[in-house]
Amino acid sequence: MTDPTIAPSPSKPRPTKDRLIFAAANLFSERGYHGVGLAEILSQAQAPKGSLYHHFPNGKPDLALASATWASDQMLLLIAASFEPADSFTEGATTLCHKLAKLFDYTGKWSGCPVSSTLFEGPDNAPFQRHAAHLFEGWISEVKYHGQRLGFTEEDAATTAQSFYMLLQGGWQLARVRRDSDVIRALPALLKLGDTC
Amino acid sequence: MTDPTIAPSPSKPRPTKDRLIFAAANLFSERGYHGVGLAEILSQAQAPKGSLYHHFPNGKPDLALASATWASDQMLLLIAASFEPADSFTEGATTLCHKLAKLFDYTGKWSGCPVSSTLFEGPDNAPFQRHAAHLFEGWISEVKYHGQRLGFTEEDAATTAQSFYMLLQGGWQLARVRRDSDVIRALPALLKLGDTC
Amino acid sequence: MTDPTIAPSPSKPRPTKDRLIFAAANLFSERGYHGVGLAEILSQAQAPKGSLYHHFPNGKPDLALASATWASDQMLLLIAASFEPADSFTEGATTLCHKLAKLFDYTGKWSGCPVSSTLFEGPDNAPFQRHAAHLFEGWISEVKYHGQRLGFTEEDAATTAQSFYMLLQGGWQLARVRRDSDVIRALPALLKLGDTC
Amino acid sequence: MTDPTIAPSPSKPRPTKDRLIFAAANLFSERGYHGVGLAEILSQAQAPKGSLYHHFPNGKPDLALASATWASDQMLLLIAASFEPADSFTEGATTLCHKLAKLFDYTGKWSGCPVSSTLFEGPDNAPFQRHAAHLFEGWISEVKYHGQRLGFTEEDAATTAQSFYMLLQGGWQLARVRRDSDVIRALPALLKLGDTC
DNA sequence: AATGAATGAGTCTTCATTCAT
DNA sequence: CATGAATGAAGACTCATTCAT
Repeated sequence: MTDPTIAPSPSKPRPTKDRLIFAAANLFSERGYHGVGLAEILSQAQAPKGSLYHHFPNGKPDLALASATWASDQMLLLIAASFEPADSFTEGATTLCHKLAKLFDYTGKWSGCPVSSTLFEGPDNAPFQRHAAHLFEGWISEVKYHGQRLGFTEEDAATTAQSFYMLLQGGWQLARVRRDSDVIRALPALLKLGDTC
Repeated sequence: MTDPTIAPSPSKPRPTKDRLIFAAANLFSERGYHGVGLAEILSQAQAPKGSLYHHFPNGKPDLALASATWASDQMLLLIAASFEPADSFTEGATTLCHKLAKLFDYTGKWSGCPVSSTLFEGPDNAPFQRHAAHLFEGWISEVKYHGQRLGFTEEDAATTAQSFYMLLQGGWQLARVRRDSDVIRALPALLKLGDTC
Repeated sequence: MTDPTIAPSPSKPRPTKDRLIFAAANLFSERGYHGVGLAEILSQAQAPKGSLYHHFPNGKPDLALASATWASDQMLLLIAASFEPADSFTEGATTLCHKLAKLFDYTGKWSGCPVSSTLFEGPDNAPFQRHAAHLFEGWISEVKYHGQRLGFTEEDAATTAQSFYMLLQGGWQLARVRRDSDVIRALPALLKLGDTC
Repeated sequence: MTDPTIAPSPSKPRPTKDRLIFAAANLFSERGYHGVGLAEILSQAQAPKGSLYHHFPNGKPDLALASATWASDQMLLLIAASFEPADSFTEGATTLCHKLAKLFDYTGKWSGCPVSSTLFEGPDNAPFQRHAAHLFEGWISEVKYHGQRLGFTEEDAATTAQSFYMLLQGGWQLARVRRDSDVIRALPALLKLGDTC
């Protein structure tokens, strides 16, 4: 999951803070909050040892929150990019799933959902769990917004968005465990949609 | 998730190995493989430090594998107990979801899926991922078996079982993040079932 | 350094105690007293875990003393076998060095002197050091005995035996570090011998 | 074996790294690589636990390599200090042996050769053995250099240096086991020297 | 005479963090 | 703003030994 929003340019290399967030997001997705040490993040980000506490005064938890937020924003962009050009909810969902599946195939990494990998097992449970909830509700309401835009009633849109979210999370996990991206491509067919969309 | 298969009796207390597995399964479910230290498992199991390597020569990974297997078996029992007395797939699924939801309400713990929490972020990736795949396929095929028994064709049973599995995993995660067991109770209604069941 | 004194026969396999001594002597020679764990000795000797304290009630130190003694006896046999058929001290010394060098070439193991490897770094210094002294004096006096038998005065024999012993130990160590058995073969030429022998 | 090269001054105390090397060299010499725990080294060096891996990222093996190198350098200084003012090889060798013998008498410690004690039984055999070989060849060539300077042909110098080295190692070991420094003082008389030196 | 389960002190190492510069 | 040396608590794991059988 590269970052299209921050364009690296020869004259102005991506700043240290962004490199830290990017490295942390990738590593936490693969092995979870406690599975990755700061040393590894620092080395992958090519950041000097002491610089972490400059950008993230509270240390690892701060970095985890920031990297989960960044990864969540990437997902929101992906959702928007998939549903905006679509003429029906099914089409949007299908595009999203195919993009996601391709990501697995290209990177070959089979990382987990960056938000849950990062925040579900953090040390200070309450703030992490609240932040994860906030981010996930953002995903669901983004999907719901497109559902309404594409003709669902608010209630149908809410139900469908949440249902799609759960299938996506469960499917992501099953794809990961099977190393098979087709699981994700098959998700839209499982949605129980009304006749209109 | 208590253990109905091993009945503690005054004359024969639960042996050390079982106490280790039980404690590990609970702690890993809550905070993940890397989030729990052996010291905590040992103290919760009231087991002496050195005894772990007697029962699990390969240490923490061995214990994680055993505890995930045990927790998976508990889930298989729960699936069987829910579907066996049922007259339709929907009824079985509903019972299962209600039992699961009650578990969250009673324990108040909001643990994650014991298998994914334990095995997804383990150190030795390949064996852990393979074992998780094996256990999850067991869940799916158990549900599929009941689907066929209750009238589905094999193909429909397979699709429905996998779909139900994904909704369950995604729903479990959403319930956890929202601290709301109703998310799970609402799952059966989201299944796209044929008319016959 | 196999054991010619204990002939293994199909009907009567080498007893556990001997297997333990043999395995310990080999392993201690290679990596020293503290460098080898009982688990490895037990497994190499194919001896059950608890049997060690039957044969060696004081545990590892007992086993170390026994294995050093056994290895020292092997060396005494080698000295005798080399000097007894010899017509001069030089001839005996040359035979001994060649046999020793061949041992390195055949086994390919480059172990250290079994006595010093085992006893110099033991835990309870005094008894270990005294035992090592006792064993080494045995080597020296065996060589001295053959020196006198082959024509040296007692004084010359004593000096030559001790000198040969030191060259042997120093040469063994240099051969080990260079992985070159010729160092040992060259030792006899370095002895400062009187004209008569 | 104190360190004459690093003069402790009130304004600038010997840095942590040097204290670690010094403590490790002493302890390894006495009880071997595996016979000394890091805890003891740390406490003797008055260094905090975590600082070891700051100075020696590879931990105990790194420290062992560094301490053996330092101890070897001390020996090279001792060789130079003994042979440089000498008018003959015998005189240099005698001075060296007497200095060494005094060291045993003064310290009362009967340590082993710091290089072989430290490196012969290390865990990662190959690098340790290669480093020991490198250090020992340094000793031998230093002696050989003085041999040539004092009139030996290159060949005689090489033979004598190696012979002296082996007597020194063997004598060191015998002195240690007998607790008798006179063994070392007697070494020069055992050298088989040509008439010229 | 022989065994293997059980033990807790000890091993080396990595951790996230703080500090002086 | 930025750095890398320094820290001690905690990490997983191995050790030689004891004990009941």
